[in-house]
Amino acid sequence: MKKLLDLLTEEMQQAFEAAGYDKNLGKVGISNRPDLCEYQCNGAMAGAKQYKKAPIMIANEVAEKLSGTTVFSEVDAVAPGFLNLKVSESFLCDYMRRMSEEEKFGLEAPKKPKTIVIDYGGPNVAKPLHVGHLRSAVIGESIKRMSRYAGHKVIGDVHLGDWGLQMGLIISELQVRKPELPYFDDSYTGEYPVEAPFTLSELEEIYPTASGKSKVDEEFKAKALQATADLQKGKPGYRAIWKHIMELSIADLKKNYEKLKVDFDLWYGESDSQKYIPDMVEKMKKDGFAYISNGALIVDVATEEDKKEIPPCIILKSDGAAMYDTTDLATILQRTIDFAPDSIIYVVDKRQELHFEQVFRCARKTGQVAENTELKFLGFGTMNGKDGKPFKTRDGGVMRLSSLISQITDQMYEKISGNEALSQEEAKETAQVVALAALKYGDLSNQASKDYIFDIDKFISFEGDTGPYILYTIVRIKSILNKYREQGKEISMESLSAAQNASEKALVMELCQFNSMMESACEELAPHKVCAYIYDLANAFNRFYHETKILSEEDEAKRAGWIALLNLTRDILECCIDLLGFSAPERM
RNA sequence: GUGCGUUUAGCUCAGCUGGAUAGAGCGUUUGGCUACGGACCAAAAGGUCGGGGGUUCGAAUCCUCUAACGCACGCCA
Repeated sequence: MKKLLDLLTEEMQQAFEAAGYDKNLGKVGISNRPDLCEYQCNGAMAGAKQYKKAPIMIANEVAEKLSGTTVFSEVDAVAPGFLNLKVSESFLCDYMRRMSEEEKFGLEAPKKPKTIVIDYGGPNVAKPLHVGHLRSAVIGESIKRMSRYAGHKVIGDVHLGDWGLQMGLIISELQVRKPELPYFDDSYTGEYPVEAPFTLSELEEIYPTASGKSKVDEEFKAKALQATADLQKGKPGYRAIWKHIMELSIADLKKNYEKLKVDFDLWYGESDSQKYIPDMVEKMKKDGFAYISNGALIVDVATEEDKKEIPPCIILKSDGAAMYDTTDLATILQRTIDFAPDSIIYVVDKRQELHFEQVFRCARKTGQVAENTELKFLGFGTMNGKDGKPFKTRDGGVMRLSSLISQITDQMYEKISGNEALSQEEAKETAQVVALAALKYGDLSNQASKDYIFDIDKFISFEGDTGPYILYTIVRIKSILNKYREQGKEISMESLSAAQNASEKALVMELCQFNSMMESACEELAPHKVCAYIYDLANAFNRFYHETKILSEEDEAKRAGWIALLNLTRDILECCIDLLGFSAPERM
């Protein structure tokens, strides 16, 4: 259905036209002076020059044409030429009713649904998830849900880091520790063991050790590079080790992402694009795009308009191994073949922007992607500690995501266990739900592209612009609705009625903005707009709630109307938090 | 060095694509509790929107210069 602002604008445009002015001047916006009006139109001032007339005169003429309107309850022309508007309660109520009947509260489906691949998560196998993986998962998941809600076909791909040097490092370190294993015996021809020769926790220790060693030990690094190349060429023993690593890691990753309510449609990785690489490289050479420079095979992607120097894409290193440029290109090709997407969105640390700029250019230049496929880089900023520097543990190490989550959950449990109505078990479950909301809301309420300060105490607070505050508001509404049902009454949306006081009207206006907010949030891939909206909505509700005795209202129709209003508010809040990737408990 | 980003209240952040007196939260001060859940509500104090110049009826928002900070810049990912 049409957005409320568009309907108001249409009404205003007719008035401009009737008064003999350009109808495009009749754009209505939300008031920035709520003390004066609810909506405003500034077209009279914009038109003053064009018509060589004082803006207030134009405004007066337009206001006059609106004298019989049923849309506005008040139209004031004010110096120097503002048109101050109030919308009529009955018009607003009618809009709200229709909205409550529509499937997505009046959000229109796209004219042409798109197929969108979202690349997010990006964990490396053999490495535990750490806080650096949080934003990609949280933001990506939300954007996936929003885009799907908006009516597109969306495919979320975790895009594992499972093919680069880190695999070679692990293999080499393993060889140092357990050289007797059959994987390292080139003459071995039997079946490799089914059981992995290491546990997950060993694996998680092997990688950092090897990584550290490679920085000081040239010889070891050379071995790791060689192992990487051998793995990529398909050496059987190494492939067998790689399979062990994959099985252990993926099972663990799935468990961890599940805790975060992050769910991928595809568990593809860099290795899955491998089969496309040889032909892709050949074609790049044959078409004359790829050539040897300093021993490496590269494709130039710089153009004459560039202000800065753009380095070329390195397709194959001097030793013949693939780089992340290569796998990312092959992955684009793979996605093009598999899904023919209209759009591929990368939710990745913004420090990788140049890399993706190169890859996108190269993909276009060498034809790995259809011309009408949009390649979009959605870079997010760094999570910093209270000191403004990248978030670290107390001893300066990288914090594991699982420790971060359990830390927040524990703190939340401390708070919640004070509520005696909850059993210990319910308190524990509730703490998990609320902690996740605190964490995700704390992240998503900031603009994705900016760095932000990760402040646990702020995020888990029940006051202010936080996840728990939103949940608390929802729980409170649920509690009232339950009591109403306990009185043997049914909730009927038919009962929705025109607002009778200022705080109720403010709440209704906030509700009616849902579709327009959601449309722009989805278009701009901006979860923080959804956060800002539900915070405003929760505030509007709490103000209304505070000055309205709902259940003790004696007028049956009034009470039923308010209950319906609460029900709609609850539905919209829950819809929004679901798109953000968390949920509300029944009690807290 | 080059390019990109950031700079708004003591702190953390918004600011709907140019509108009136720049908004929230936290913190500070004050008022309101027999709870339809007070984990709330109401109010006060707090700003030369980094700085200069320009565009126009009108700029936090657009252009330009400048400063500070952050990030990236060919064989790791």
